[in-house]
Amino acid sequence: MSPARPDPVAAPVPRSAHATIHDVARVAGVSVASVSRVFNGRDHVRAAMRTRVEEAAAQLGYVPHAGARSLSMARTGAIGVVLPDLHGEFFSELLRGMDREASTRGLGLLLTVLHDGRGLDTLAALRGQVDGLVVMAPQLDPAVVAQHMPRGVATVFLACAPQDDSPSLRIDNRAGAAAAVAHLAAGGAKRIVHLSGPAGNLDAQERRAGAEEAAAAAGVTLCVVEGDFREGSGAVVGECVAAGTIEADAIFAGNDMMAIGALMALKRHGVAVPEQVAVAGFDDIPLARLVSPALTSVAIDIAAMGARAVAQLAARIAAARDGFLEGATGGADEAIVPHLVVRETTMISRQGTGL
Amino acid sequence: MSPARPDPVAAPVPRSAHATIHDVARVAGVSVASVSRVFNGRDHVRAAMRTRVEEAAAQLGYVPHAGARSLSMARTGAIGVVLPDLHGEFFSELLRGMDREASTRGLGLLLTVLHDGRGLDTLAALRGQVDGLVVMAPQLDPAVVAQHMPRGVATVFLACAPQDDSPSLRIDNRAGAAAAVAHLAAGGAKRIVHLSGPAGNLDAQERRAGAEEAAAAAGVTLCVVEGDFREGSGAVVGECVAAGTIEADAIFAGNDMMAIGALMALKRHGVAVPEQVAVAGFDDIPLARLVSPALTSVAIDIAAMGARAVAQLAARIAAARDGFLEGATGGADEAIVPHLVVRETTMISRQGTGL
DNA sequence: TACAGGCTTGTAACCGCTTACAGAAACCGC
DNA sequence: GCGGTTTCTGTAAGCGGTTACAAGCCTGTA
Repeated sequence: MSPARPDPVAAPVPRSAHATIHDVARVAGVSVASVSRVFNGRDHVRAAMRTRVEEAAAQLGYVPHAGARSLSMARTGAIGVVLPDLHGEFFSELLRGMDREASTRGLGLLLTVLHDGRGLDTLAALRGQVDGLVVMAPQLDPAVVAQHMPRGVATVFLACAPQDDSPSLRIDNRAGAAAAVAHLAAGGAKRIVHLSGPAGNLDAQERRAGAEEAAAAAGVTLCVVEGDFREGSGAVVGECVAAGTIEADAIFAGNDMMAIGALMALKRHGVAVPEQVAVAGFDDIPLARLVSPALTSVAIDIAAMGARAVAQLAARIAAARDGFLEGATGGADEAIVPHLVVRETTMISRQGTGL
Repeated sequence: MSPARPDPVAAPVPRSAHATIHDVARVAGVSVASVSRVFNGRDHVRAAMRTRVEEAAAQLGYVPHAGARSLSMARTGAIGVVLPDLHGEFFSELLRGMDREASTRGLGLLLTVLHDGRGLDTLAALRGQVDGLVVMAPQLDPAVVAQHMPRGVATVFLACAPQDDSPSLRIDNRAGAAAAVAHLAAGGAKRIVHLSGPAGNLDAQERRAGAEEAAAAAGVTLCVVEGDFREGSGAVVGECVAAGTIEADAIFAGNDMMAIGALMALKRHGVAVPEQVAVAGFDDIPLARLVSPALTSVAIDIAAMGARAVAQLAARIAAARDGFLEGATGGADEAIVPHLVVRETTMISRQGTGL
């Protein structure tokens, strides 16, 4: 024998980068197929081999390469989340909910933000990088969005106009608005002014319709003023009500910022809330409970909505994988039903007036 | 000639799934290499071929497969963002900033949330799915984190204890807290209570240290109470101060949510802010200027911090690609210096008492 | 007309992993 | 000791791209 025996398997200097499955196979003295089997469980592998491979892998610090794996398995383990340029808590709550659901399924979230429609062209490039897509693009024309979508990638739409071949998840704005108006009416309001959002906005339209239905059902007067979802337009209506230009004993605003604008204006003019005029909003933003008097609002469980979207997408991905794909498994649209959170601005003590 | 000429290239029913580069090559009657060249620009390609390929691609609705591409190019175009289970605006602002920077560089953000340390093991699995990592894990032991990191993946740490071989980006909590306490003292406060974050949290520790230094320097009393960074613990301290259990003329909270909790409790009990008790927070969340009285706070440009982290990571990735890798290009640590935003909760009119 | 040399284009070898298939080994009862 | 199973294990062909290399096509010039 030669004095200095060279290792049969020449010490395979693990490149400072990363060991591959071949390195592990070589060190363990087995084939790559076996290494793969050990790492993926499932198949029949003898215990001796398993430990050999595991030791080699540990020694080399081997971690499978996710990209390569996803290429051969046609599964990435990630879902794309496409959102408008959102600020604040809505955004974080939505992502929190999505993550909650995704992480239990071992999925990652790949974020794509649409800045004013730019970024749409990056959508198609997501093919091969995600298993599916949750798309929220309320401000965009659904047709345009659909056109930019990579085909054959499962998709769920969030708070968008209904799509043809993909399920969508909506907020039941109608029910929420109806609940708010019914509550105001039950508290004794007779003349409600509804400060709506911009006419072109889908949410605004639905909230208005819900308010009108509930008002009719309760037999109270509802007058609609169009606002812009911002504090300023609430202030204007608040001024009018305070001045008597608009005669009303309750204001239902299409969102909380407008409600707060109105509330502040009423306070400035010495109008008692809720005794003289009750106020309610929509969204239940965190600020709603911090203003004083605290604002009654229609709350949406945003995190739950995000979670639901991911769950639905996961189901769709699974279905596609099992061959139920090609066409209309589609229409399983769902609506999230919001609930009313009653606070000081509608806690009326003038009993006996209402129902 | 035969009456019904069969297309030389038999109509290649494009599988409803997705066309590959081979399909395009076949339809265009060229090789895959040429298709690849057309799609990646760069190389010399004759105009005629370019249009042929482009037409075929359009006809088939071909989009390159990101996974396959990243495998052969060793570049994924995504960076992993590892964050603790965050709530609220901090989270969304941070992501907004990261996205701003990432999208200009054509990078995607792959989100991974660490729920109490679970999820750490998924980190290594990110190899091959991302080009680099931004890690924020202030509540975790740096050594443990390092152990779970995939080797050879560029990393930047955010608001963590300094790491050996990766640059980190910190908030200068000490300076920020010191500024707040100095301001309170200058306004006449003599007995300040500092409501700190959880003891295990690095940010909380540093803020506390800064507060103590400044208090000592200004010669005022500082009493520390441990909170949990949430509104509730602020409320508790607010109650105590209102009840006189804790004697104090100023509260400096380790973050804004606790400060707001305290503020609301004080208001409920009729304690005048800032006349009787001044209040200051940390973070300057958007809510801070909307509560009344508006909250004085230490502001961090969170979005900028996120953007900076991504920029730094991008630089590191580029360096690694160019071969400057292997070891200590590391230590380029940076600290973000926050600034004090003075609002109503510390605008004290009892002149003459203080400095 | 022949030939050097620059553009284009095609062939085929990867990137790192999974997996169908077939061959080897181990086990069984006779 | 032997054929028939059953249980491992290895070989090699993809997954869908990129790209080094070589071959083919032009062109201009001698």
